[in-house]
Amino acid sequence: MADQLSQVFAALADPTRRDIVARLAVADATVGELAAPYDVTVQAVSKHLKVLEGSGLVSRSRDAQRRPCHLEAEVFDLMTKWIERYRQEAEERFRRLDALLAGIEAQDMTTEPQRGEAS
Amino acid sequence: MADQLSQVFAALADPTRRDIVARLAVADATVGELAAPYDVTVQAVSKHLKVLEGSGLVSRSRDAQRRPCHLEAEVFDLMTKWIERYRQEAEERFRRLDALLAGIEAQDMTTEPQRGEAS
DNA sequence: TCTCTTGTCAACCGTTCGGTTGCAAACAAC
DNA sequence: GTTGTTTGCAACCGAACGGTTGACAAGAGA
Repeated sequence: MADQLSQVFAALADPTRRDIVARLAVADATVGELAAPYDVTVQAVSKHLKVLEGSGLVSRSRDAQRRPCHLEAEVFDLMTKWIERYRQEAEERFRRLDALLAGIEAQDMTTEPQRGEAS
Repeated sequence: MADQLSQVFAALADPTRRDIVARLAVADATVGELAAPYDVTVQAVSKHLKVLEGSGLVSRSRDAQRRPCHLEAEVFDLMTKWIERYRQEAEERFRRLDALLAGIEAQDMTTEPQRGEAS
């Protein structure tokens, strides 16, 4: 089985599953309730829920023959942590590049005439 | 073609592609450089890069026959915005539920003896 | 020129994915 | 009991995915 990060990203790569997550953020719901708005079979939605459950984004309890679905929002942290790490790394690098360019520009101004101007 | 959000999530659902993004956060690189650490063909990595490019996460320039890859970190915002929205919604709902339960508990304490204690 | 490097494109292969249908289990309600 | 509702499971189908091989284009350099 794939690592959880891969599973969470894969789970959210499908618009129907993102919509399910969006609705579960508002309130818990059963499979049938979740399936109602879409024009696919309940079984298809059940499969989507299994994917979401496998990723840890959704948990399910038991109420007679009903299986209420609940959003587990903590899993979001997994993604945001990964994203933030590399966003910061990229931004840090961008800042360094910026400083480097500023340095070169400053050096150019002292050692040679600017390009594109009267030469 | 799928919406960009789906494409970005799908792109990051693959460990190899996440690793490529991680390395591009440190420095731009060519296809060959990116492919070197993995034991897959250069063609496979080229395909991964096409997926990343399609999602907007990576852009490519031209240097003779080389194609340097550059990380476009702004696309991360798309994801974090989506995630934050529903995380907040879920947390808000959790707070309301918490308040509701606290209210019920307070009411119980004034109207009937606590369960599990001396009856 | 001829050669080597870098990268893409096209075709193919096996697996996974999102959907379907059909069937059965579990349970409520009559 | 029987009936109806909710859900899960297995099999199947077509499309997409991740990988391969092979051929080819574009440049650098002898």
